[in-house]
Amino acid sequence: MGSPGREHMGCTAHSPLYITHPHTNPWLEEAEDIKPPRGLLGLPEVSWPGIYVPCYDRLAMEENPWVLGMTEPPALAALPSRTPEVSPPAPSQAQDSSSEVEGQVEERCLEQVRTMVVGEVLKDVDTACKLLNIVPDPLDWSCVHVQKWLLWTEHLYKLPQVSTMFQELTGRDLCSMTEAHFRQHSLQFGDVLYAHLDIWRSAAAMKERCPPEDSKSADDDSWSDVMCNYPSQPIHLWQFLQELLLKPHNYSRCIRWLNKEKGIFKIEDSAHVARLWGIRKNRPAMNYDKLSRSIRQYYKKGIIRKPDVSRRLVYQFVNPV
DNA sequence: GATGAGGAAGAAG
DNA sequence: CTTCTTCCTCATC
Repeated sequence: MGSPGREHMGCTAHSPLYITHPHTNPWLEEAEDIKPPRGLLGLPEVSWPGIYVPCYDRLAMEENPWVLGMTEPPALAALPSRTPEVSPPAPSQAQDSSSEVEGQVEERCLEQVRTMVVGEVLKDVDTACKLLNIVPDPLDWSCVHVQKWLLWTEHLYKLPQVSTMFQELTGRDLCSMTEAHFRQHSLQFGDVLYAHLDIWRSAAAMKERCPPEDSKSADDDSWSDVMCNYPSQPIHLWQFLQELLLKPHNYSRCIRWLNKEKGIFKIEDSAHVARLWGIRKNRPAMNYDKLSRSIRQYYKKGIIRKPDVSRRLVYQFVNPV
């Protein structure tokens, strides 16, 4: 059978133009009725030398795989306030020394939170890099990388289409833009994009300053891994699925192991997994129907099969990791 | 309606 | 040639 519906597209579905064209970008259809986050920069910020972090609970949006694994909002909520109006008063000299101790405890506490947040930021940038197949430093992004990052940011913050407003820009172009420039491109969401880019730039700057050992997290993620991976070979679907499965912290809501030893996994949110795969492959029209067809191609190849007891959305790697 | 299986054709590398 | 992607029909849950 032919594919009569394919010729209607004005340009090839594989060209970058396709994903950025306002009338042919299926990513953007869903976003229309979604209320985007507003005034990211208007919220209290936590900042310290070397890294700027906008209020994180703002980033921890529901249904957001990348952010789901990020710093818990309470971490910042628990941050001791340093403003005089909420600090306990010090009416006597005797209390001064205890305030000093409190101050030191506070400082240590702050340092711990700082370290934790920085670690989380680096880890999450790392995860996004793998997902999008882009390098972590925005300065090194090509136009295609920029578009991928923009699509990702749209997805992350549920923004309406903004990528179309930043066409033909490289990462270096993007980094040279001020917040005002961002607002010129997108009056409503320029600040969100600017803040998000700033996180990435800060993360890249942090990484440059710190030796890899210092910021290596306890799990298998590391910046050097990412650097070694890029530019990487085109990823296979089964590899991508394994990537997601290896990060239950981030993706267990959409895909998880039922029996890791046997390689049996379940796709919990088929639309979400398909969307992630689409982002990774730059295929905005990806859906579970197509993704599952690709999975079924693996039956013959002996890479993936249905488990002995077949269940909906449950598959099994023939050779478990 | 969502999912599953698989045929067919085409794109991309 | 391989690996999807896209579209399709039919079956099953």
